[in-house]
Amino acid sequence: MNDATLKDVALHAGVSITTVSRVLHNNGYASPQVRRRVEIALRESGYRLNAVAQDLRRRRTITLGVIIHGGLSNPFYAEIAMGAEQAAAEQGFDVLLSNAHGDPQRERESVERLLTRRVDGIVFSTALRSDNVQLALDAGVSAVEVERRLCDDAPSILVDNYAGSNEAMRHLLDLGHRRIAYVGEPWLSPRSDQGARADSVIRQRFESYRSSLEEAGLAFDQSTVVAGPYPREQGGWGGIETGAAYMAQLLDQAPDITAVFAVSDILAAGALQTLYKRRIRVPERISIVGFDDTFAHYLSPALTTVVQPMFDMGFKAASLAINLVGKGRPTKPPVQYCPTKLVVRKSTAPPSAGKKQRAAAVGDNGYK
Amino acid sequence: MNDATLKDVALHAGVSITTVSRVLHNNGYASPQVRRRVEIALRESGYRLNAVAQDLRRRRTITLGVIIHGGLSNPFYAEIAMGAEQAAAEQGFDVLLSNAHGDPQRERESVERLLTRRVDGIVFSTALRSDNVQLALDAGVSAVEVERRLCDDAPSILVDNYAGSNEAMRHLLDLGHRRIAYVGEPWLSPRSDQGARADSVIRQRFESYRSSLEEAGLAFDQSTVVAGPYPREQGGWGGIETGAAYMAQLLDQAPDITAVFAVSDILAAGALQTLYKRRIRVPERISIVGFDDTFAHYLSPALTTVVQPMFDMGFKAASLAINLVGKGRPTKPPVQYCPTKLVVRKSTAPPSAGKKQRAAAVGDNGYK
DNA sequence: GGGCTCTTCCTCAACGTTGAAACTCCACCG
DNA sequence: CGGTGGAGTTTCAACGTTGAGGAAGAGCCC
Repeated sequence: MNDATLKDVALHAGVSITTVSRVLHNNGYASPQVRRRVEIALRESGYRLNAVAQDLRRRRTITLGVIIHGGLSNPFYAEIAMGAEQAAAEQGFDVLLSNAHGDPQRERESVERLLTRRVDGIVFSTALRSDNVQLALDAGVSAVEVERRLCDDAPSILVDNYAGSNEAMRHLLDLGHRRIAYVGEPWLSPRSDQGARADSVIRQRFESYRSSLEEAGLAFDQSTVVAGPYPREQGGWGGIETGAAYMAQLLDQAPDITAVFAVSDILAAGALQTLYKRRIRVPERISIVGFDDTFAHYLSPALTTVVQPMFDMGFKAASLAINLVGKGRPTKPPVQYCPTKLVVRKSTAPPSAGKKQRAAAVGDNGYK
Repeated sequence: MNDATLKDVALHAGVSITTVSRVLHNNGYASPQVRRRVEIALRESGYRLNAVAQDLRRRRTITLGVIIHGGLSNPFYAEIAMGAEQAAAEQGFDVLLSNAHGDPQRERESVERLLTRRVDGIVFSTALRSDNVQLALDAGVSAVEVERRLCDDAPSILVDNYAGSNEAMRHLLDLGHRRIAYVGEPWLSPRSDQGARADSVIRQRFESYRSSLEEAGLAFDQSTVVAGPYPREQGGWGGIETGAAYMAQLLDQAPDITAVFAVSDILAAGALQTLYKRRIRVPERISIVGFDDTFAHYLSPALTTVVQPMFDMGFKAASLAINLVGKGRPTKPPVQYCPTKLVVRKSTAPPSAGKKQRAAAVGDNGYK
């Protein structure tokens, strides 16, 4: 607890506090001799700058708040937070992390705490209520939303779910699939705040599925679609059990499908489990595409999926928030779409590829 | 930017600053009328406490630093951070997050930054060098290590890898397996800082594998063991490709094995991929147990694995750090072992269970 | 040598909060 | 009627840093 202050150092070096400060920050005049004396005194006293005092005086903490949505079951938010931390660190910002636990009320408390700490900006990943974002903006700190657009006054970093789904579907169509099932989530859940995937995000993926079929001149068939609402016994959530149950249902009601488009890796993983249990080979008999690229790489077979650049999104959001510090509320808050990318692995192939699996291994990231 | 201060509120209410402060914190005297007047003034001015000024004055930020090891490829560290955040939040602490990117030098910078911010404590998850921990202790802040014990002067939250591995092995042995392979990582990597699993942690798991065999009266057979050093072409790291390659190697050199104990879920996932490719059924032909329980639940078949209570560990570490704030360097720093738990899912069964898979589904967490 | 510019350093007043100490009422008591 | 004891409130000096403004001294020109 040897908290040497500037005063101590100044006394030690026989100069004034200001001089020490100037030597520290390398601005203003200081003769070589004085500079040396001060530097020695700094070292000897084990001085460490006190950012708290500095922040108070400068009326500016160099700190970014990051509010994550939940982060427990899904690496999604953690990854965004990592990206934000990275961007912040590169710009010399520290990161205050707060978890909203998927609860708007707790999100509000998080915002309040961060404002009390006088952060310069806040990254919402993912915002639960727009007035929480407003609260931050009203307090004069910059705020950026990630993944979901809730508040019209804040810039957003979004994903082009439409293009991403379309790419996945085109991949399957190009391989020759004609009966492609959709494994989704309901987008009008009773509690729209419970899962990050609710509302617009999933809706876009579904719309894209539908229109991709139309583009290819294929009829939309309701029997190839399974998408909540989830039975309570399955946790009422789009978890892996749901994916497994959906796949079983699909095999019953549309046994002629040759491919499945799942709106998340978790659902895809569930589907894979059902297929494994029933000894139906992927991709020889059925191809599967997922969405997110969280753990797709680890599945058997390695899952072809649509990569969401979560890290980049967090990175961009933090960069933007930092850029906007002190600029006031942007008149026309920018909305930035992050590109998705299809990563083809081992779970997709032409239909009925037969015994010799001619894998559609373009840009394969799987094992060799 | 309506930063109303105590002074503004005091002016507004026609009282002194101190009175406002007292009303705010509910200590000291204040007549009902004054109290009401102040409360109204507080509301009308939109006053928000300034934690920076408070921290300076009190010489105590209510903030905990959390340094994570890497967090990118492995949800391990993210989960620890989440646990720490939770504990901190429950005690009214804020969390400053910093990423060491697996680099001791950057870890040091993280510590310096946190100390400059005058955090009250630091959680190392996972510490890379003991002198970084020392640095924190020397500055008078409490420091706790998670997963690895590096610094003798700091308390540690560890995992009983020995017991965990033993439980996994006993599970396989109880099922009747006699030829059990080991898929591991080298514990004396040239750069011991590159993977969190290096050194003691993995060594303990291996020793436990070996002694478990002995306990069961089985001979240790070198041909059933694959464990680095990793070929450079596989990234030089215990990733999924490594697991896949090891499994292929095992099938060659010890084709009679009926079970595999992998020291991480990632390696187990790689093994599963190889088995899937070769159409070898799990668990009918070969059983697999993993370690960590990060994404084991999502694999096909759902992986039986040893749960590491990462969240709890983060939670305990943060609680301990907060408890130790201001207590100085503990004379006998506590070392706490967190219990692991075997979760039996779908990847283990008695050897040659035959066509009807009689799953050893005790306490199954897999899908129904 | 007086005025001028430069360099080099110091003084002082903040930043917003807190707690000890002091001050003002006012009631009550001897 | 002076003194005592609170209750209720204010004053003041910190906490450690910064930046504006000013002062002292040196060198230079006319």
